[in-house]
Amino acid sequence: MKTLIWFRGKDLRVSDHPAFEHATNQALMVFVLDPAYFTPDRAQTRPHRMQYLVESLLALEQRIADLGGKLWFVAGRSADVIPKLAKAASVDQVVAMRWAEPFGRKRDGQLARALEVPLVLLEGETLLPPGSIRSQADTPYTVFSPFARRFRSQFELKSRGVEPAELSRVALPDGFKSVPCPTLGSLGLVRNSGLVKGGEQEAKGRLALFLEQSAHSYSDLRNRLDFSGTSRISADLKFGVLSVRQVWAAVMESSLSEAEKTCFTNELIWREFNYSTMWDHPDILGMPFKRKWKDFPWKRDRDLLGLWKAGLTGYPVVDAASRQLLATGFVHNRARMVAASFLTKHLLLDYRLGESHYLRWLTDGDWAQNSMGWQWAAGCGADAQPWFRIFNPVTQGKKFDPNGDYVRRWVPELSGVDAKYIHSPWEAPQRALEWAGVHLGETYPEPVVDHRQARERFLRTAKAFFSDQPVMSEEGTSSTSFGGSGDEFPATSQPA
DNA sequence: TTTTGAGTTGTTCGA
DNA sequence: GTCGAACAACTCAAA
Repeated sequence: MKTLIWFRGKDLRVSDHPAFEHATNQALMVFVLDPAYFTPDRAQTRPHRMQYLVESLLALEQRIADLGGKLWFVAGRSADVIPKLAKAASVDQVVAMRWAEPFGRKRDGQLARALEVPLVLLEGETLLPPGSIRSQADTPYTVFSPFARRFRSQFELKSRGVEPAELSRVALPDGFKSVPCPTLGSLGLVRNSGLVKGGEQEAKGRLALFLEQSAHSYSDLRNRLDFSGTSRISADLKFGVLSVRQVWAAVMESSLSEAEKTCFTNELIWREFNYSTMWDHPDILGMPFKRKWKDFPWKRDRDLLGLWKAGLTGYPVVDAASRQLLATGFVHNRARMVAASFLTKHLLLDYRLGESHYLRWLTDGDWAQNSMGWQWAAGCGADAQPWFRIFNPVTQGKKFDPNGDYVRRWVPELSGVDAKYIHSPWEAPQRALEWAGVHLGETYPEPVVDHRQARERFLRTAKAFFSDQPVMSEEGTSSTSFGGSGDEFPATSQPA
């Protein structure tokens, strides 16, 4: 049985890649470089993920070569390249890992029809196939906790998957031109050393280090902005450089306490929940999960959005998050929540404005995870709590960055401010600010909104909207109906 | 069908 | 500084 293994950006690994369970070792292995993504112009629009992707592709090419195989890179649109390649190579099947995204499903449907041989889509992105966890009423869960209980009762890790001992080099058929694996230079990118490094060995090292060290106090430290208490494997999971099954297995085989295992695997179950929810409700990538929110009067003030993106809102933790995102492609989970809460609740901006900004800049930017995270923060996501949960950015800072080290790292103009005032510099005595070299309104902004007023405005707006009263907000309403975040969604094949 | 317990991550107020 | 209750009464999922 001759097989074409089609790698495609969410499965950039050799260990526990489902294709190697399925295919003979006489497999032609290909990655298609779609010019819609692999050009300097396009790479500039998402440089962090491109850097990680390029590093992971180079590592994958090397790893396959070390095992005696060959990963070919072919330029073109996969909808054209894959059917032609399958035919020219006379394969009996094309094997790929399934994507759960609606545009991926659409693409795969089209490809399956264009192919003369079967397109075999393999599970592997999630622990259980999305859509397989159901309530007693056979409906998808809409809140996390019952989903997680059901997941734990159903899921049992049966296998850690295969690790091929050797691969064989299968030639590209005549008429196809192989191109080199893209490099940062070929895409016009300069390496950003602040980003998490791509590649299977790097990712495995990251996981191992986490399990040896901070995982032992994960439940305590995971919320701290000023410690590296989290695993940092989000990009590895997004690109499939680590398989979630291997992560689960590594956690379970580790020496962590049962409580810590449960705490960490809960995060993996959140990932399952988000994919599953997207599978059942593909339109959540552009629409609120809770339909009642469809016409919520979010604003689209470009100036406010610009201040938030640049980290100039005057709320130190919020600003630190924005700057960490641009500099490193990563934001601490709690900082993401505070930043998202601020954009939606304090600034009343449409959550999709923040969502698409994060999707552009996050190295781990994944459609389902990002969208569901933003919707949870905005209040329109899969959450049973009522809509009046509003983070206080000062309280959050004091609680989870007590010494202000996170703020000092990312908002250096405040680095001289005493911990007592660093999360609310406008409350500091004038002398303390002068001593720290801070001139509010000059070296660092005054708060762009007053917390108390902004909080009350959101509550008022939400209350009015949900009681079906006409909403009259100060600056006029703009009932937004986005058709999805548009250009952030690739219509074709390759990872963004 | 109705009822009941519970829901990732909160904030504010007042004792 | 710490603690418990109030916030405003929401919905889901299972019994």
